[in-house]
Amino acid sequence: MRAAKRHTAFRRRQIGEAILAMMARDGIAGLSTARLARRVGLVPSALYRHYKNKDEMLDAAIDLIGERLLAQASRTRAATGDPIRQLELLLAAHARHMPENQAIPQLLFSEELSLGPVSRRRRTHQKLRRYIGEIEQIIRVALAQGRTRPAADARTMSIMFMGLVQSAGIYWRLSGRRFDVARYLRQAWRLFRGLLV
Amino acid sequence: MRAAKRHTAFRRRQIGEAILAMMARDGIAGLSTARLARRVGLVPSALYRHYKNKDEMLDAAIDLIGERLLAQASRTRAATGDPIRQLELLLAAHARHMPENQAIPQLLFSEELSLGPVSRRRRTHQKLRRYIGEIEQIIRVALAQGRTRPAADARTMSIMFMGLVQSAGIYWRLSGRRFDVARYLRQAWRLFRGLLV
DNA sequence: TGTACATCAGTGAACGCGCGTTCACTGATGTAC
DNA sequence: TGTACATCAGTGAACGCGCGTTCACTGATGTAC
Repeated sequence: MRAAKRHTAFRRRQIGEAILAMMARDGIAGLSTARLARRVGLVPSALYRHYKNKDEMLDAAIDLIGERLLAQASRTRAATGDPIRQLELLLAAHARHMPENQAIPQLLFSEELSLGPVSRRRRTHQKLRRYIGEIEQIIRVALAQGRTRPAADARTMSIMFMGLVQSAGIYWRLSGRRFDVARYLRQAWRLFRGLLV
Repeated sequence: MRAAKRHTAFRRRQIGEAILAMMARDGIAGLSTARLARRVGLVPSALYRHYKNKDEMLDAAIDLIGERLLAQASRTRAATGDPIRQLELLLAAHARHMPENQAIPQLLFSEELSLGPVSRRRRTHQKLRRYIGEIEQIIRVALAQGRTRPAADARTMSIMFMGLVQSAGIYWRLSGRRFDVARYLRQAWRLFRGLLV
Protein backbone atom coordinates (compact mmCIF):
# COMPACT_ATOMS: atom_id res chain seq x y z
CA MET A 1 0.00 0.00 0.00
CA ARG A 2 1.33 3.39 -1.00
CA ALA A 3 1.77 5.85 1.86
CA ALA A 4 0.02 9.22 1.72
CA LYS A 5 2.07 12.10 0.45
CA ARG A 6 3.05 14.54 3.24
CA HIS A 7 5.20 17.64 3.27
CA THR A 8 8.88 17.18 4.07
CA ALA A 9 8.62 19.31 7.25
CA PHE A 10 6.00 16.91 8.58
CA ARG A 11 7.99 13.81 7.68
CA ARG A 12 11.21 15.21 9.12
CA ARG A 13 9.59 15.74 12.50
CA GLN A 14 7.89 12.34 12.29
CA ILE A 15 11.18 10.59 11.53
CA GLY A 16 13.00 12.40 14.33
CA GLU A 17 10.35 11.43 16.85
CA ALA A 18 10.32 7.84 15.67
CA ILE A 19 14.08 7.67 16.26
CA LEU A 20 13.65 9.01 19.79
CA ALA A 21 10.97 6.47 20.60
CA MET A 22 12.93 3.55 19.18
CA MET A 23 16.12 4.71 20.84
CA ALA A 24 14.42 4.93 24.24
CA ARG A 25 13.32 1.34 24.05
CA ASP A 26 16.12 -0.51 22.29
CA GLY A 27 19.05 1.82 21.92
CA ILE A 28 20.65 3.22 18.84
CA ALA A 29 22.55 0.19 17.63
CA GLY A 30 19.55 -1.77 16.38
CA LEU A 31 18.04 1.26 14.75
CA SER A 32 18.14 0.36 11.07
CA THR A 33 16.67 2.40 8.25
CA ALA A 34 14.38 -0.53 7.52
CA ARG A 35 12.89 -0.60 11.02
CA LEU A 36 12.72 3.18 11.16
CA ALA A 37 10.90 3.35 7.82
CA ARG A 38 8.43 0.66 8.88
CA ARG A 39 7.59 2.61 12.01
CA VAL A 40 6.93 5.79 10.07
CA GLY A 41 4.90 3.83 7.51
CA LEU A 42 7.23 4.37 4.59
CA VAL A 43 9.65 2.36 2.54
CA PRO A 44 13.37 2.71 3.48
CA SER A 45 14.32 4.65 0.39
CA ALA A 46 11.59 7.20 1.09
CA LEU A 47 13.53 8.41 4.16
CA TYR A 48 16.14 9.79 1.79
CA ARG A 49 13.61 12.25 0.37
CA HIS A 50 13.71 14.02 3.73
CA TYR A 51 17.24 13.54 5.03
CA LYS A 52 20.51 13.22 3.17
CA ASN A 53 21.55 10.14 5.16
CA LYS A 54 21.16 8.34 8.47
CA ASP A 55 23.64 10.64 10.21
CA GLU A 56 21.39 13.62 9.52
CA MET A 57 18.38 11.75 10.88
CA LEU A 58 20.28 11.06 14.08
CA ASP A 59 21.30 14.68 14.44
CA ALA A 60 17.68 15.71 14.09
CA ALA A 61 16.77 13.40 16.95
CA ILE A 62 19.51 14.92 19.09
CA ASP A 63 18.07 18.37 18.42
CA LEU A 64 14.66 17.13 19.52
CA ILE A 65 16.12 15.89 22.80
CA GLY A 66 17.67 19.30 23.44
CA GLU A 67 14.36 21.03 22.68
CA ARG A 68 12.46 18.79 25.05
CA LEU A 69 14.87 19.18 27.94
CA LEU A 70 14.80 22.95 27.68
CA ALA A 71 11.02 22.99 27.31
CA GLN A 72 10.72 20.97 30.49
CA ALA A 73 13.00 23.38 32.32
CA SER A 74 11.05 26.46 31.27
CA ARG A 75 7.69 24.82 32.02
CA THR A 76 8.96 24.17 35.52
CA ARG A 77 10.23 27.70 35.97
CA ALA A 78 6.86 28.99 34.86
CA ALA A 79 4.97 26.78 37.33
CA THR A 80 6.40 28.33 40.49
CA GLY A 81 8.84 30.96 41.64
CA ASP A 82 10.22 28.92 44.54
CA PRO A 83 13.58 27.37 43.48
CA ILE A 84 13.28 24.46 45.92
CA ARG A 85 9.86 23.65 44.55
CA GLN A 86 11.19 23.94 41.00
CA LEU A 87 13.84 21.31 41.64
CA GLU A 88 11.29 19.03 43.24
CA LEU A 89 8.99 19.40 40.24
CA LEU A 90 11.86 18.68 37.89
CA LEU A 91 12.67 15.42 39.68
CA ALA A 92 9.02 14.42 39.62
CA ALA A 93 8.92 15.10 35.88
CA HIS A 94 11.99 12.92 35.37
CA ALA A 95 10.33 10.12 37.32
CA ARG A 96 7.21 10.42 35.18
CA HIS A 97 9.04 10.53 31.87
CA MET A 98 11.65 7.90 32.71
CA PRO A 99 10.65 5.56 29.86
CA GLU A 100 10.80 8.12 27.05
CA ASN A 101 13.82 9.83 28.52
CA GLN A 102 15.89 6.68 28.30
CA ALA A 103 16.72 7.92 24.81
CA ILE A 104 19.09 10.38 26.49
CA PRO A 105 21.46 7.96 28.27
CA GLN A 106 21.15 5.60 25.32
CA LEU A 107 22.49 8.37 23.15
CA LEU A 108 25.14 9.52 25.62
CA PHE A 109 26.71 6.06 25.70
CA SER A 110 26.23 5.14 22.08
CA GLU A 111 29.07 4.47 19.73
CA GLU A 112 27.38 6.89 17.35
CA LEU A 113 28.49 9.55 19.81
CA SER A 114 31.97 8.26 20.61
CA LEU A 115 32.89 7.14 17.09
CA GLY A 116 30.73 9.49 15.02
CA PRO A 117 31.76 12.98 13.92
CA VAL A 118 33.18 15.18 16.67
CA SER A 119 30.59 17.79 15.82
CA ARG A 120 27.89 15.44 17.06
CA ARG A 121 29.48 15.01 20.48
CA ARG A 122 29.94 18.76 20.71
CA ARG A 123 26.31 19.46 19.83
CA THR A 124 25.13 16.96 22.40
CA HIS A 125 27.51 18.33 24.99
CA GLN A 126 26.22 21.82 24.35
CA LYS A 127 22.59 20.76 24.73
CA LEU A 128 23.18 18.92 27.99
CA ARG A 129 25.29 21.77 29.30
CA ARG A 130 22.50 24.20 28.61
CA TYR A 131 20.03 22.06 30.55
CA ILE A 132 22.40 21.64 33.47
CA GLY A 133 23.00 25.37 33.28
CA GLU A 134 19.30 25.88 33.95
CA ILE A 135 19.50 23.63 36.99
CA GLU A 136 22.62 25.44 38.16
CA GLN A 137 20.82 28.76 38.04
CA ILE A 138 17.90 27.43 40.05
CA ILE A 139 20.32 26.08 42.62
CA ARG A 140 22.12 29.40 42.76
CA VAL A 141 18.87 31.15 43.62
CA ALA A 142 18.07 28.50 46.23
CA LEU A 143 21.47 28.85 47.86
CA ALA A 144 21.09 32.63 48.02
CA GLN A 145 17.79 32.19 49.85
CA GLY A 146 18.99 29.36 52.12
CA ARG A 147 20.67 29.64 55.49
CA THR A 148 23.46 27.05 55.01
CA ARG A 149 26.95 27.78 53.75
CA PRO A 150 27.18 25.11 51.03
CA ALA A 151 30.20 22.78 50.97
CA ALA A 152 30.44 22.98 47.17
CA ASP A 153 29.52 25.32 44.33
CA ALA A 154 26.26 25.39 42.38
CA ARG A 155 27.79 23.75 39.34
CA THR A 156 28.93 20.69 41.28
CA MET A 157 25.49 20.46 42.84
CA SER A 158 23.78 20.66 39.46
CA ILE A 159 25.81 17.75 38.10
CA MET A 160 25.06 15.84 41.28
CA PHE A 161 21.37 16.57 40.75
CA MET A 162 21.58 15.05 37.28
CA GLY A 163 23.30 12.06 38.86
CA LEU A 164 20.19 11.37 40.92
CA VAL A 165 18.19 10.94 37.74
CA GLN A 166 20.89 8.90 36.00
CA SER A 167 21.35 6.44 38.84
CA ALA A 168 17.60 5.97 39.01
CA GLY A 169 17.54 5.28 35.27
CA ILE A 170 20.29 2.69 35.45
CA TYR A 171 18.62 0.80 38.25
CA TRP A 172 15.22 1.01 36.59
CA ARG A 173 16.56 -0.36 33.34
CA LEU A 174 18.60 -3.12 34.97
CA SER A 175 15.75 -4.25 37.18
CA GLY A 176 13.57 -4.83 34.14
CA ARG A 177 11.56 -1.64 34.85
CA ARG A 178 10.60 -2.83 38.29
CA PHE A 179 12.64 -0.39 40.38
CA ASP A 180 10.39 2.22 41.99
CA VAL A 181 11.90 5.36 40.51
CA ALA A 182 9.38 7.81 41.98
CA ARG A 183 9.94 6.50 45.51
CA TYR A 184 13.72 6.58 45.16
CA LEU A 185 13.73 10.10 43.77
CA ARG A 186 11.47 11.33 46.58
CA GLN A 187 13.88 9.95 49.16
CA ALA A 188 16.95 11.19 47.32
CA TRP A 189 15.30 14.58 47.05
CA ARG A 190 14.92 14.80 50.83
CA LEU A 191 18.67 14.31 51.12
CA PHE A 192 19.56 16.71 48.35
CA ARG A 193 17.19 19.34 49.69
CA GLY A 194 19.04 19.18 53.00
CA LEU A 195 22.13 20.45 51.19
CA LEU A 196 20.32 23.58 50.03
CA VAL A 197 18.13 24.98 52.82
CA MET B 1 52.04 -15.04 10.63
CA ARG B 2 50.65 -17.88 12.67
CA ALA B 3 49.85 -17.03 16.29
CA ALA B 4 51.46 -19.01 19.08
CA LYS B 5 49.42 -21.82 20.53
CA ARG B 6 48.10 -21.01 24.03
CA HIS B 7 45.82 -22.88 26.40
CA THR B 8 42.12 -22.15 26.16
CA ALA B 9 42.00 -20.81 29.73
CA PHE B 10 44.61 -18.22 28.78
CA ARG B 11 42.82 -17.22 25.58
CA ARG B 12 39.44 -17.03 27.28
CA ARG B 13 40.72 -14.50 29.78
CA GLN B 14 42.57 -12.63 27.05
CA ILE B 15 39.45 -12.38 24.91
CA GLY B 16 37.32 -11.24 27.85
CA GLU B 17 39.78 -8.50 28.73
CA ALA B 18 40.06 -7.38 25.13
CA ILE B 19 36.28 -6.99 25.02
CA LEU B 20 36.33 -4.88 28.18
CA ALA B 21 39.05 -2.63 26.81
CA MET B 22 37.34 -2.17 23.45
CA MET B 23 33.98 -1.64 25.09
CA ALA B 24 35.37 1.07 27.36
CA ARG B 25 36.64 3.06 24.42
CA ASP B 26 34.08 2.59 21.66
CA GLY B 27 31.09 0.79 23.10
CA ILE B 28 29.69 -2.59 22.34
CA ALA B 29 28.04 -1.89 19.01
CA GLY B 30 31.22 -1.62 16.97
CA LEU B 31 32.75 -4.64 18.62
CA SER B 32 33.00 -7.10 15.73
CA THR B 33 34.61 -10.52 15.90
CA ALA B 34 37.09 -9.30 13.29
CA ARG B 35 38.26 -6.36 15.39
CA LEU B 36 38.26 -8.43 18.54
CA ALA B 37 40.36 -11.15 16.92
CA ARG B 38 42.84 -8.62 15.56
CA ARG B 39 43.33 -7.18 19.01
CA VAL B 40 44.00 -10.59 20.52
CA GLY B 41 46.33 -11.42 17.63
CA LEU B 42 44.25 -14.22 16.18
CA VAL B 43 42.10 -14.81 13.16
CA PRO B 44 38.31 -14.42 13.68
CA SER B 45 37.54 -18.11 13.38
CA ALA B 46 40.09 -18.90 16.11
CA LEU B 47 37.86 -17.20 18.67
CA TYR B 48 35.40 -20.05 18.22
CA ARG B 49 37.95 -22.51 19.62
CA HIS B 50 37.46 -20.82 22.99
CA TYR B 51 33.86 -19.64 23.04
CA LYS B 52 30.78 -21.11 21.43
CA ASN B 53 29.71 -17.76 19.99
CA LYS B 54 29.86 -14.00 20.46
CA ASP B 55 27.16 -14.05 23.14
CA GLU B 56 29.33 -16.23 25.35
CA MET B 57 32.30 -13.92 24.88
CA LEU B 58 30.15 -11.00 25.99
CA ASP B 59 28.96 -12.86 29.06
CA ALA B 60 32.55 -13.58 30.01
CA ALA B 61 33.31 -9.86 29.84
CA ILE B 62 30.33 -9.15 32.09
CA ASP B 63 31.68 -11.64 34.63
CA LEU B 64 35.03 -9.87 34.54
CA ILE B 65 33.35 -6.55 35.31
CA GLY B 66 31.62 -8.10 38.31
CA GLU B 67 34.90 -9.56 39.57
CA ARG B 68 36.68 -6.26 39.27
CA LEU B 69 34.03 -4.25 41.06
CA LEU B 70 33.95 -6.65 43.98
CA ALA B 71 37.75 -6.80 44.12
CA GLN B 72 37.85 -3.03 44.32
CA ALA B 73 35.33 -3.05 47.15
CA SER B 74 37.22 -5.59 49.22
CA ARG B 75 40.58 -3.91 48.62
CA THR B 76 39.05 -0.72 49.96
CA ARG B 77 37.57 -2.46 53.00
CA ALA B 78 40.99 -3.97 53.70
CA ALA B 79 42.74 -0.61 53.48
CA THR B 80 40.98 1.02 56.43
CA GLY B 81 38.34 0.32 59.05
CA ASP B 82 36.80 3.78 58.94
CA PRO B 83 33.63 3.69 56.79
CA ILE B 84 33.84 7.36 55.87
CA ARG B 85 37.41 6.89 54.69
CA GLN B 86 36.37 3.76 52.77
CA LEU B 87 33.78 5.69 50.77
CA GLU B 88 36.28 8.44 50.08
CA LEU B 89 38.82 5.88 48.84
CA LEU B 90 36.17 4.27 46.65
CA LEU B 91 35.39 7.57 44.96
CA ALA B 92 39.06 8.26 44.42
CA ALA B 93 39.45 4.83 42.82
CA HIS B 94 36.53 5.55 40.51
CA ALA B 95 38.12 8.83 39.50
CA ARG B 96 41.41 7.07 38.77
CA HIS B 97 39.86 4.24 36.78
CA MET B 98 37.31 6.32 34.92
CA PRO B 99 38.65 5.41 31.44
CA GLU B 100 38.62 1.63 31.89
CA ASN B 101 35.41 1.71 33.87
CA GLN B 102 33.50 3.26 31.01
CA ALA B 103 32.89 -0.31 29.95
CA ILE B 104 30.28 -0.49 32.70
CA PRO B 105 27.89 2.25 31.57
CA GLN B 106 28.56 1.24 27.97
CA LEU B 107 27.29 -2.19 28.86
CA LEU B 108 24.39 -0.95 30.99
CA PHE B 109 22.96 1.06 28.10
CA SER B 110 23.80 -1.33 25.30
CA GLU B 111 21.20 -2.98 23.15
CA GLU B 112 22.98 -6.24 23.89
CA LEU B 113 21.55 -5.84 27.38
CA SER B 114 18.08 -4.58 26.50
CA LEU B 115 17.51 -6.84 23.48
CA GLY B 116 19.73 -9.79 24.39
CA PRO B 117 18.66 -12.76 26.48
CA VAL B 118 16.91 -11.87 29.74
CA SER B 119 19.47 -13.96 31.60
CA ARG B 120 22.14 -11.47 30.61
CA ARG B 121 20.28 -8.52 32.11
CA ARG B 122 19.65 -10.55 35.27
CA ARG B 123 23.31 -11.50 35.64
CA THR B 124 24.37 -7.90 35.18
CA HIS B 125 21.74 -6.70 37.59
CA GLN B 126 22.92 -9.20 40.18
CA LYS B 127 26.53 -8.11 39.84
CA LEU B 128 25.76 -4.43 40.17
CA ARG B 129 23.41 -5.10 43.07
CA ARG B 130 26.14 -6.95 44.88
CA TYR B 131 28.53 -4.04 44.47
CA ILE B 132 25.94 -1.51 45.60
CA GLY B 133 25.21 -3.87 48.48
CA GLU B 134 28.81 -3.44 49.59
CA ILE B 135 28.44 0.31 49.50
CA GLU B 136 25.16 0.08 51.36
CA GLN B 137 26.82 -1.86 54.17
CA ILE B 138 29.61 0.66 54.50
CA ILE B 139 27.04 3.44 54.65
CA ARG B 140 25.10 1.54 57.30
CA VAL B 141 28.19 1.37 59.51
CA ALA B 142 28.88 5.05 58.90
CA LEU B 143 25.33 6.03 59.84
CA ALA B 144 25.54 3.98 63.03
CA GLN B 145 28.68 5.87 64.03
CA GLY B 146 27.45 9.30 62.93
CA ARG B 147 25.46 11.81 64.94
CA THR B 148 22.84 12.79 62.34
CA ARG B 149 19.44 11.19 61.91
CA PRO B 150 19.54 10.54 58.15
CA ALA B 151 16.64 11.69 55.98
CA ALA B 152 16.72 8.47 53.92
CA ASP B 153 17.77 4.86 54.26
CA ALA B 154 21.20 3.38 53.46
CA ARG B 155 19.99 1.80 50.24
CA THR B 156 18.82 5.10 48.79
CA MET B 157 22.12 6.65 49.78
CA SER B 158 24.12 3.87 48.15
CA ILE B 159 22.32 4.37 44.82
CA MET B 160 22.89 8.08 45.16
CA PHE B 161 26.57 7.39 45.77
CA MET B 162 26.72 5.44 42.53
CA GLY B 163 24.99 8.38 40.85
CA LEU B 164 27.96 10.60 41.75
CA VAL B 165 30.23 8.35 39.72
CA GLN B 166 27.78 8.00 36.83
CA SER B 167 27.20 11.72 36.43
CA ALA B 168 30.95 12.30 36.47
CA GLY B 169 31.33 9.65 33.76
CA ILE B 170 28.70 11.19 31.52
CA TYR B 171 30.21 14.63 31.73
CA TRP B 172 33.72 13.31 31.25
CA ARG B 173 32.73 11.41 28.13
CA LEU B 174 30.68 14.25 26.67
CA SER B 175 33.37 16.83 27.26
CA GLY B 176 35.83 14.78 25.24
CA ARG B 177 37.62 13.60 28.38
CA ARG B 178 38.34 17.14 29.47
CA PHE B 179 36.03 17.32 32.50
CA ASP B 180 38.03 17.22 35.74
CA VAL B 181 36.52 14.12 37.32
CA ALA B 182 38.79 14.01 40.37
CA ARG B 183 37.99 17.60 41.28
CA TYR B 184 34.25 17.12 40.83
CA LEU B 185 34.20 13.94 42.90
CA ARG B 186 36.16 15.61 45.70
CA GLN B 187 33.61 18.39 45.87
CA ALA B 188 30.66 16.05 45.57
CA TRP B 189 32.18 13.93 48.30
CA ARG B 190 32.22 16.89 50.68
CA LEU B 191 28.48 17.26 50.14
CA PHE B 192 27.73 13.56 50.41
CA ARG B 193 29.87 13.24 53.52
CA GLY B 194 27.76 15.91 55.15
CA LEU B 195 24.76 13.59 54.89
CA LEU B 196 26.52 10.90 56.91
CA VAL B 197 28.42 12.46 59.82
C1' DT C 1 -11.98 28.21 -13.44
C1' DG C 2 -9.36 25.01 -16.64
C1' DT C 3 -5.22 23.53 -18.72
C1' DA C 4 -0.06 22.55 -19.08
C1' DC C 5 3.82 21.83 -16.77
C1' DA C 6 7.17 21.51 -12.80
C1' DT C 7 8.06 19.80 -8.52
C1' DC C 8 7.64 16.84 -4.91
C1' DA C 9 7.23 12.61 -2.18
C1' DG C 10 6.25 8.16 -2.80
C1' DT C 11 7.91 3.07 -4.90
C1' DG C 12 10.77 -1.53 -5.65
C1' DA C 13 14.98 -3.36 -7.40
C1' DA C 14 19.68 -3.39 -6.98
C1' DC C 15 24.44 -2.41 -5.15
C1' DG C 16 28.62 -3.34 -2.29
C1' DC C 17 29.98 -4.20 2.39
C1' DG C 18 30.94 -6.09 6.89
C1' DC C 19 28.90 -9.08 9.93
C1' DG C 20 28.85 -13.82 12.78
C1' DT C 21 29.71 -18.43 12.01
C1' DT C 22 31.11 -23.07 9.88
C1' DC C 23 34.31 -26.10 7.97
C1' DA C 24 38.13 -28.98 6.35
C1' DC C 25 42.81 -28.40 7.06
C1' DT C 26 47.44 -28.35 9.66
C1' DG C 27 51.03 -28.67 12.71
C1' DA C 28 52.27 -28.14 17.69
C1' DT C 29 51.61 -30.08 22.25
C1' DG C 30 50.38 -33.82 25.48
C1' DT C 31 49.96 -38.85 26.66
C1' DA C 32 50.82 -43.98 26.78
C1' DC C 33 53.92 -47.57 26.43
C1' DT D 1 64.25 -41.70 26.61
C1' DG D 2 61.96 -42.55 21.96
C1' DT D 3 58.02 -43.61 19.24
C1' DA D 4 52.93 -43.60 17.87
C1' DC D 5 48.88 -41.55 18.33
C1' DA D 6 45.21 -38.26 20.13
C1' DT D 7 44.00 -33.86 21.13
C1' DC D 8 44.21 -29.19 20.83
C1' DA D 9 44.52 -24.48 18.98
C1' DG D 10 45.73 -22.34 15.08
C1' DT D 11 44.49 -21.20 9.61
C1' DG D 12 41.90 -19.27 5.21
C1' DA D 13 37.92 -19.80 2.34
C1' DA D 14 33.21 -19.66 2.17
C1' DC D 15 28.26 -18.96 3.61
C1' DG D 16 23.89 -16.28 4.15
C1' DC D 17 22.16 -12.05 6.00
C1' DG D 18 20.91 -7.33 6.99
C1' DC D 19 22.82 -3.03 6.47
C1' DG D 20 22.84 2.03 4.25
C1' DT D 21 22.26 4.03 0.01
C1' DT D 22 21.26 4.94 -5.12
C1' DC D 23 18.38 5.02 -8.97
C1' DA D 24 14.85 5.21 -12.58
C1' DC D 25 10.10 5.29 -12.11
C1' DT D 26 5.29 7.17 -10.96
C1' DG D 27 1.49 9.70 -9.76
C1' DA D 28 -0.19 13.39 -6.59
C1' DT D 29 0.19 18.29 -5.49
C1' DG D 30 1.35 23.12 -6.55
C1' DT D 31 1.97 27.02 -9.90
C1' DA D 32 1.41 30.10 -14.07
C1' DC D 33 -1.43 31.81 -17.47
